[in-house]
Amino acid sequence: MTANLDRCEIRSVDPEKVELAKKRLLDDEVYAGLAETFAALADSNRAKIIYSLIGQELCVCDIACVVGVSESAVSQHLRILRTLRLVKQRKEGRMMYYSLNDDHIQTLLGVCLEHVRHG
Amino acid sequence: MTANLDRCEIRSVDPEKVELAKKRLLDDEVYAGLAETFAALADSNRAKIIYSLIGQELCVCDIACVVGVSESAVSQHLRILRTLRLVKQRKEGRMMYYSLNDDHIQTLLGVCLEHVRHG
DNA sequence: TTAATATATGCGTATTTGTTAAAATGCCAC
DNA sequence: GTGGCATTTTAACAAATACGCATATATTAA
Repeated sequence: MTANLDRCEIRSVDPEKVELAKKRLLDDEVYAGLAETFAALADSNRAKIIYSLIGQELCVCDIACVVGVSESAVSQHLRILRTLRLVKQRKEGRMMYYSLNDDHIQTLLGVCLEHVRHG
Repeated sequence: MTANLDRCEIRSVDPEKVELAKKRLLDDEVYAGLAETFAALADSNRAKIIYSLIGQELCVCDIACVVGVSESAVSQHLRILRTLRLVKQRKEGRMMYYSLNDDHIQTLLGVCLEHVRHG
């Protein structure tokens, strides 16, 4: 929307701040990536899945059991989390064990949990 | 889905782990809150808004200018972020200045950014 | 009145989760 | 090996709903 930009340059209250902020901006793909990752966490069941995986690995079947949804649904949730590298998998026989991919995830969940609980 | 639960108790591979994980589970509202908060971050423009607010406060007009969307759209995004206490506002005359509510937000964005960039 | 922001409403689109069924994959008995 | 069973994954489909934005109107302050 170039119209807005034009209008904005006129209307901006503090052009210096605006210029500075614009320079600091990252590539658009980065925000898209951030949004995509946050979106993967923006589901109750997926949040619950991740929470269940803190400190232990679980197979699909047991995750379904803990969270209380069908195995198919769990598998599809896990695919989303896997695609964004939030969880990793380990195959053992016909079982697939899932665990958190790294500490980022636990931190994200922990910080957000803190925010949700106490302002 | 009680049907799944029944089936699950039979099918669970490691009942002890499952029991343990179930006990550790939080109230459902917590996961809903987590999901809601993450959902607020799960939008490119909102992520960009938050990123713009790191280290400085900006008025609605300037945010619109930086991010490149209409002021109305920005205002609506800000309402979402405000509702979830991700940003706070300060009124000065007829201007409304927004800033990050606390360090949680910056941490969330920072950790997620790290994850998006390097695995 | 005008400026700055907020809210209401509507629209078109897109996305979402979950179910069912089928398909891979691996194990085991025989 | 073959057949059968268990575990997980994928595909296709449905319904619902959620989303972001624009337009217009309302609020609040100068």
